[in-house]
Formats: sequence, C-alpha cells, structure tokens
Amino acid sequence: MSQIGDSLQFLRSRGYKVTAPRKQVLEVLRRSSKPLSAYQIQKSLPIKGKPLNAVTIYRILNLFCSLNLAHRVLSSGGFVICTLSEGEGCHRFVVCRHCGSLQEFASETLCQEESQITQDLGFQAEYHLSEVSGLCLKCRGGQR
Amino acid sequence: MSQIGDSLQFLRSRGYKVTAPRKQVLEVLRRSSKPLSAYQIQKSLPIKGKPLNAVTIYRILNLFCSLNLAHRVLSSGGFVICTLSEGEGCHRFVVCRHCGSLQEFASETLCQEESQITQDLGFQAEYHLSEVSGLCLKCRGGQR
DNA sequence: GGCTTAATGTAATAATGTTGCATTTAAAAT
DNA sequence: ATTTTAAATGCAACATTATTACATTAAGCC
Repeated sequence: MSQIGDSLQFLRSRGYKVTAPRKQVLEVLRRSSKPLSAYQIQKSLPIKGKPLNAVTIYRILNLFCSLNLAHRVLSSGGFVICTLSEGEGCHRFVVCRHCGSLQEFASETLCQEESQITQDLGFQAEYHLSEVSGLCLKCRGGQR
Repeated sequence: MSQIGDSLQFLRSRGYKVTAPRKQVLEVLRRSSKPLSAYQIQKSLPIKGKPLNAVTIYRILNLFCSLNLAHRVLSSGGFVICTLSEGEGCHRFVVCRHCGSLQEFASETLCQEESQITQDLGFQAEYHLSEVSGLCLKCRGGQR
C-alpha cells in the first residue's frame, strides 16, 4: 500500500523529523517513472500556497540519498526513488534513451567482477556505480 | 612517444582542423591523472596571451568525447583523456575516492552480464557506463 | 597569397548547486 | 495544553556549470 508511510516511518526511526516538505518530495518522486531534477520537483509540487524553496529540496534530496531512500542518476542528473529493499548490493540503473523510463537493479555478480578487475589495477573497490542505456520494450515498438 | 601527435592525426583524418586551442586542451588533459572540469582546464592553460574561452573549451570537449578521444566522468563531472585503443567495448573507470586518481578499463564480460540482466528487465542495452569508486594503492598506504 | 568554411570569440543567459543566517515548527518535556 | 529546543525550512546572495546566437578569425584548400 502506502510505501510512503514506510519511508516516513524509516525517517522517524532514524531520528529525522517527518515534515510536510519531505512528504511532498517523496510523493512527487514516487509518482515519477523518470529521474527528476530538483527544479522539476519544485514545479511538480502542489500549487497550494508557496512552492518549496529549491534549497530545501536539495537538502531533502541529499538526506534521502544518504539514507538510500532515493538515488541520483548521473547520466541524466536527476533523482529517483529507490525501489529496492534494504538488502545490500550497489544500486544500478537501466535507462531508456528514448522515453527516459528507468529501472533499478542490483547484481552481486557484477560487483564481484568489477572488484576483481579493479583490484588488478591496484584499487580496492568500495562502491559500484553503473547506468546502462538502451531501449525499453515500448520504445522498441514491441518488435525486435 | 607523442601520443598527442596521434590524436591530431586522427582529428585531421576525420576532417576536423588541427587548431591551437585543440592542441592545448589535449595537452592539459594528457598531463592530468585526474578528471578536469572545463573551467579547470581553462585555468591550467599557458598564461601566454588570453586564456581560451570557456565556450570554446566546451565545444572542444564535446568533439573529443564524440570521437572517444576523451570521456566525461560523471561521478566527478570532469573530463579525462581516453587511454584505451579504438578496440571496442564500453569504457569504464575506477576512481580513488581519496586522491581522485583514475584508471580506465573495459570488460567484455561486464558488458555481456549487464546486457543479460537488463534484457530480463525488458531493455535492449546499447551503452554501458560504470564508475567504480575505491582506494588506490598509494592511498591505502601500501598496507591492507 | 587569397578563398571558403570550420572554428573561435563575445555577450548574454539558463540551469544547477551551495553557504550563512534568520525564522519556523515537529516532537519531546513539562 | 503549553512550553521548550533542536532540527528543519526560508531567504538572499552567490558560485559553478553549461548553452545559444551572432560576429570574427584562421586552417587548410586552391
């Protein structure tokens, strides 16, 4: 049901306050299937009263990202809600280059392979970022 | 030796002119082991005469990236020279989170694995971006 | 050397992101 | 319920990154 409720609960349990701006940002992100920039989020907010301050939105997004409630998608510069469970693994994305829709995934195999390769280059891997670009089913027109 | 010569040759062979600004940007990138932003490149340029215009630098970087002579590193927002041969495969990076040094690599295995996973999500993968973060040998103090 | 077109310079502006300080408010304590 | 207070937000100013339109310059051709 209300996955938003879960997120709010999570915030509270970590000692963060549940505020109207945080709820609003959460709702906007939850409704979007594509990454949104801070300013896009600002425009998407309910027009009742004043819009949220952009600074506030940035701070909320930083908080959400630090808690893994949301992620920043580097290839598009936007933010998305996290759709995976707390279960470990680095969160990765595949994005449709045509419609911009996005799916999140994780893979222990990829992490291990990347760690091995980079270890051979002298690095100790800690975090794995990957964003795959391609075409989604819809944008291939069902064909191919 | 002068790998810069090779890059200039490559530009000429593709019908692009070899100009002073392009040589300068190439040299600055070549000398850096870390990603540089357009404005950092501007500051790094020889102080003889006027500095390069930032717009020009952006245009040169866009050209280099489109030809795979350089790459944009998303996790840091900077640009690096490409160190791999034209041999195919998507170019990936491992970056030291402490000193910022960077190594480029490619892996057919990773591409295949990512394509398989994202295909199961309904996507046809075309481009694979990955940036691994960790600690380089130096920054681990040789230990561990 | 002159010609032609690609490349660069200039100016203005948009988009994104950050900092310091004043004000407000969620939630705990009374 | 009221008070308290630390956390969160608002506000103003500003830094960085990036793009566009149009004028000027120069690389590489004859």
